[in-house]
Amino acid sequence: MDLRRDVFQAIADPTRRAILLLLSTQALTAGAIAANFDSSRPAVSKHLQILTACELVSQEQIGREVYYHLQPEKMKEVDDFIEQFRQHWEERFNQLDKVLAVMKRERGKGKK
Amino acid sequence: MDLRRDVFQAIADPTRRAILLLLSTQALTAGAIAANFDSSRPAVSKHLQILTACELVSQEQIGREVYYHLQPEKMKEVDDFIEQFRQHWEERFNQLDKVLAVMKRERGKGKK
DNA sequence: CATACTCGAAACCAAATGGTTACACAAGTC
DNA sequence: GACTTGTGTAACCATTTGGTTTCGAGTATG
Repeated sequence: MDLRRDVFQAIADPTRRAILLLLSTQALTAGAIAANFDSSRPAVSKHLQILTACELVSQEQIGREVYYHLQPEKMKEVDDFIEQFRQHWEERFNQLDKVLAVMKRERGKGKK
Repeated sequence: MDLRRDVFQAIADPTRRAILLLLSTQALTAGAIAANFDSSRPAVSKHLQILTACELVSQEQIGREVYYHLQPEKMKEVDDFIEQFRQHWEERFNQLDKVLAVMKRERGKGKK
């Protein structure tokens, strides 16, 4: 595995997104996480490796168990990206508002 | 090509993210987009195909040219996902604020 | 009509991805 | 010390991905 530490690549996989959501409420061990999925434990372990590599998740060893913690701050990288588009879709909303306002006026005229 | 219409998959590729940013200011033809990248035109064409399939981009044929338009609303799907984490990182900020506030108080006491 | 241009589609290829089974290793438990 | 348990790692495999070159279809332009 290449261990590409790219957040966008990391969240591209639906299983990894599910893991992140799982960890958003509580830290869990690798085994506990794997129990929530159909795929084998090593498969989940690999996903955790990828998530750890890109720092979306951190490890904490307690005895022989390894707890995985979510690092939500890292998600800001994605947020920064879509932020560049948020204004655009808000603009469109505003344009739609204008159109609706015009339609309303027109309808009002029609009624008269 | 599988034509998977998954927005997360679509923005996983850096070239595709660059294309989306390019189109955020203006609609462009396939050739004009390809001119901005090192890879060949067909490669870019494939990326556009993927972006079109998941509706991040729309096509408009004018004569023999095809203009690609950004559809920023589709990015909301990603926004909805990270929204679930935004509260978490904001929580952490608040906790940090509390810690800093306590430290400030403690320091004030020390001065006395 | 012939020619040039823009572009998508097909065929093909190397590399990356996601999965499995098998194994190794440290930490508790008897 | 022997045994079980929780994990990570290695080796391997099928599929997907991103790229290329080649071809064909449609649209101006002479």
